[in-house]
Amino acid sequence: MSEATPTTRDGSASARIAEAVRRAILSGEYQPGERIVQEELAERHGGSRIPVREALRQLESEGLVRLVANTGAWVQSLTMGQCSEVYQTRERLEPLLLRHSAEHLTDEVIQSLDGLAQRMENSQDLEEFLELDRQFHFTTYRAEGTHVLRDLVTRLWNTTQPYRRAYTGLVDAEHMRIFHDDHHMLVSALRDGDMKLAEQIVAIHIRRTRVNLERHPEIFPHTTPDQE
Amino acid sequence: MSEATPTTRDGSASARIAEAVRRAILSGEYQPGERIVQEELAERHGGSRIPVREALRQLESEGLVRLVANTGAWVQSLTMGQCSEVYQTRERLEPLLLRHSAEHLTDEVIQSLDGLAQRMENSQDLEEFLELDRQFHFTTYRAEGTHVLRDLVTRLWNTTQPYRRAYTGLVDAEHMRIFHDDHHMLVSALRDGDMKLAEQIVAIHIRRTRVNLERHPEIFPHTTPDQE
DNA sequence: ACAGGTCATAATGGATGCAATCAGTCCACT
DNA sequence: AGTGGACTGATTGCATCCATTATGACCTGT
Repeated sequence: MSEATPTTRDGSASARIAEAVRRAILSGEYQPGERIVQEELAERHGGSRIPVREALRQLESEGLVRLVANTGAWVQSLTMGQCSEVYQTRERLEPLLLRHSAEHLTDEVIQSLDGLAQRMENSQDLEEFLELDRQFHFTTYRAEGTHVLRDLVTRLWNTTQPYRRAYTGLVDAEHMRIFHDDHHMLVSALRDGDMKLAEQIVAIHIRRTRVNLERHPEIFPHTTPDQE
Repeated sequence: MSEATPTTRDGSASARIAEAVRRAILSGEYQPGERIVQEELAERHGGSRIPVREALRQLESEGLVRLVANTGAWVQSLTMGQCSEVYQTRERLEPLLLRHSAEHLTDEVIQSLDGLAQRMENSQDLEEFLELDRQFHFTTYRAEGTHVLRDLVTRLWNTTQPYRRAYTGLVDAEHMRIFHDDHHMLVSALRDGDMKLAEQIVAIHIRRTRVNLERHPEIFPHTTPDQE
């Protein structure tokens, strides 16, 4: 947005554009199903369409964008089934990632987790809430040297972010209470060094969210039957 | 062999080139750490560098290629730790994928699994063996409508293929016997409809392979310490 | 009025050409 | 002889231009 500087200096333009579009999708600025026009992006970033196209290819591989040859690009939209699949995948992977992170969860880190959980309870803004939630969980995923798994989990979060946003907007007080309790229980388990319990809590937390999501099919527009 | 590609269905040049390079990496024609020159690829496919660059971006996102700005592209090489990580991920995901595939595993499919397992035991050629192994497992991953998880697993297989090749080349007769037994046990469990057991077998099968891989650090050259 | 077909517009896909950057080599200097 | 720096060849990054394709409007015919 404020990146109007036409510097050819730092990293490549395609990387910058990919980053910008990714952020726009995650922030809700672009919504699932929305058309992405190459030239518009090129103009916005002060370049030609070449780096834009490379960025879109990359985002397609990340699952954030859908490309159709000779036709165009759209922000990827998921069916409820696909979204559920991602959550089932997360349910299996994030406990594993948490386990690998165990040794890096110092008292200091756990302290900041406590702070994040508190701020979430006080948060009134949807976007802030989503950001805090993400920060909270990824703070527990500190595994160093293991980039593969964390990058994978990051992508899974990214592709489902629009639906997490939509769902969070209409969750009731009771479920929100449970949501926060999960977080506090997770912090307690980590503080006690009970990783076995911590893994279970994460898995249940993700599963609970998935089940709740599946109760809101209205979040997933069934407009595009052919989704590849 | 035609089922192993997660690419889009369009026939654009960049998709074709990505497919070709992917296949070259999986077949061992390109080896980890090997330099990839854009112009060479462009010439080989009778085009310009533009689609080549898009293909490389895509392959980078898939974890098969490593790009460095203004410098070049290399076939991605993994450390033993990263490879192990992928196997741990597979150990969690493939049982889940298998479970989702249960309803599609008809008698006919199980019959073909039996055939594949047999052909593997008789196979003397390394490349054929690898291909049959891949076909065997992906034949069990028939989940329809669930493309997310299967594509993910496909990518995990792809990124570790070179090391699977290197390892398979120096496995002894005893381990090979166990390897085949796993396959036969899996077919039996599927034939009995005992999905719980089948999931366990797959998990153990993957774990066993990982542990064996970790006994062969010589497969992983430690030449590139800075791996992003 | 509706169905079918034709054409114009717009957006994408790709080729060529030029500027920027990196790697290796050679040379000067200590 | 070893070290540091400039130069050159090679390669990547990007912009401009042209070809191709899809989409939607318009028109014609029934």
